[in-house]
Amino acid sequence: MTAALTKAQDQFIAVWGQMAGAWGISRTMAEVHALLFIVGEPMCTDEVMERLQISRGNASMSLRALLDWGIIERSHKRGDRKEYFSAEQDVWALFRAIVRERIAREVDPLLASLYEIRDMTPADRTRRGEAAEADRERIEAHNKRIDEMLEFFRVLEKLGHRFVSPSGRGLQLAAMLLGRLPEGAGEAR
Amino acid sequence: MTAALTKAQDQFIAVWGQMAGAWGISRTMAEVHALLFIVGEPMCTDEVMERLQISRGNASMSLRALLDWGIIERSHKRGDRKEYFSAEQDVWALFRAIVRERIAREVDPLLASLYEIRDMTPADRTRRGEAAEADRERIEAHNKRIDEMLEFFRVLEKLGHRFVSPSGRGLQLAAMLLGRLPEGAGEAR
DNA sequence: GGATGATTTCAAACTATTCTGAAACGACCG
DNA sequence: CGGTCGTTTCAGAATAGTTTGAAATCATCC
Repeated sequence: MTAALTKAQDQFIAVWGQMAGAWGISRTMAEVHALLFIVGEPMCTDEVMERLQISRGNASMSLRALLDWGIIERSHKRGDRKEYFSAEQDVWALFRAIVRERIAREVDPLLASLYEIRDMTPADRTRRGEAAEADRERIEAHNKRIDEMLEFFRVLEKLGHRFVSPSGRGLQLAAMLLGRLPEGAGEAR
Repeated sequence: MTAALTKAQDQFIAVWGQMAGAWGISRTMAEVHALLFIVGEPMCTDEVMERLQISRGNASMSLRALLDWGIIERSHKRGDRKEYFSAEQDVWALFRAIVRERIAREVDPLLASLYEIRDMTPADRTRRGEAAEADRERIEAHNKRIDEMLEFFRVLEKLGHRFVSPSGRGLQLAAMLLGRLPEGAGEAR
């Protein structure tokens, strides 16, 4: 193992750790993932502990969480009782897994809550008078805001599902498409 | 103000606060934004403090941070020295601002770091022997991983910029497009 | 310029999250 | 089975992040 390679790996692990917040996972979890990804071959718990200088408990929990996210997998070596872990090496597959999880953990519950909130303020068409009129306007404005938010997240969810979908090439395709579109395309409206 | 409306607003604020982690901001900051968004008209610091039961310092810092993110703006009322704040009401514009900031704060620095890391491991073509050969292979595999990561984030950045771009309709357009594409499209490859 | 009122700052208090390490558990072997 | 090796759990410790509140600063008015 060359020194330069080790240094580059450490750097990568540090950088990936910084990004932890962005994917909504803890720093260590991100570092463990970074390590498995950049090393590219299966490692056991002890090797991970050793390299990242973390406790056994922490390593175990982080590995477990990464398994739950579906971005690392278990494997075994013949004649060795230890479990080995390795990271998904296809970057697009990795991010598909992340998107899948984040939709399930964040977007879906948010959508459910927004629908509930929308149902809390039905437009009351029976009351009369100026005060009632003012209330009604406020409620309608409120409902419009909630509806627009709902619409946005519905689109986001749809987009996400497509990206994640079996064929799994949706957004990859879209990205390529967009990448080639001239800057002003779609302007006409 | 009807009771149902107030309850719906509070619920929205709570839900939005939960999402704070997802956008990479603090809970209170998200709540302040939610309040301004859902109320839909300018509020002053004291009104925000009162409604969310937070301290003056906290309100001030959160409002400032939201200004930095470009998702709320200052305004004034005639004959009133206080500053008032109001949230962007266009949901797509809101998320464009969020994407713009997150690219600048997260993706751009990450790309810079990845380029640096890439340069740490030039393939050494001078050394001879079996050991040198093994090192070279390892380094090449490593470089391939970094390159793929780089490529992914370059695409992501490009996509983000398009979404954020002046016309600002890029991803909105893409989403509509994708929304209409039949499930299996793009399969051939 | 001084008084008034609004805003910002920041050290200390508080809260939430993450990590550790040792004990409990589980699986495999002979 | 009992022993050994490996994994998981979880209460408490450590750390990181957030909030407060009061003092400092800034802006405006008279």
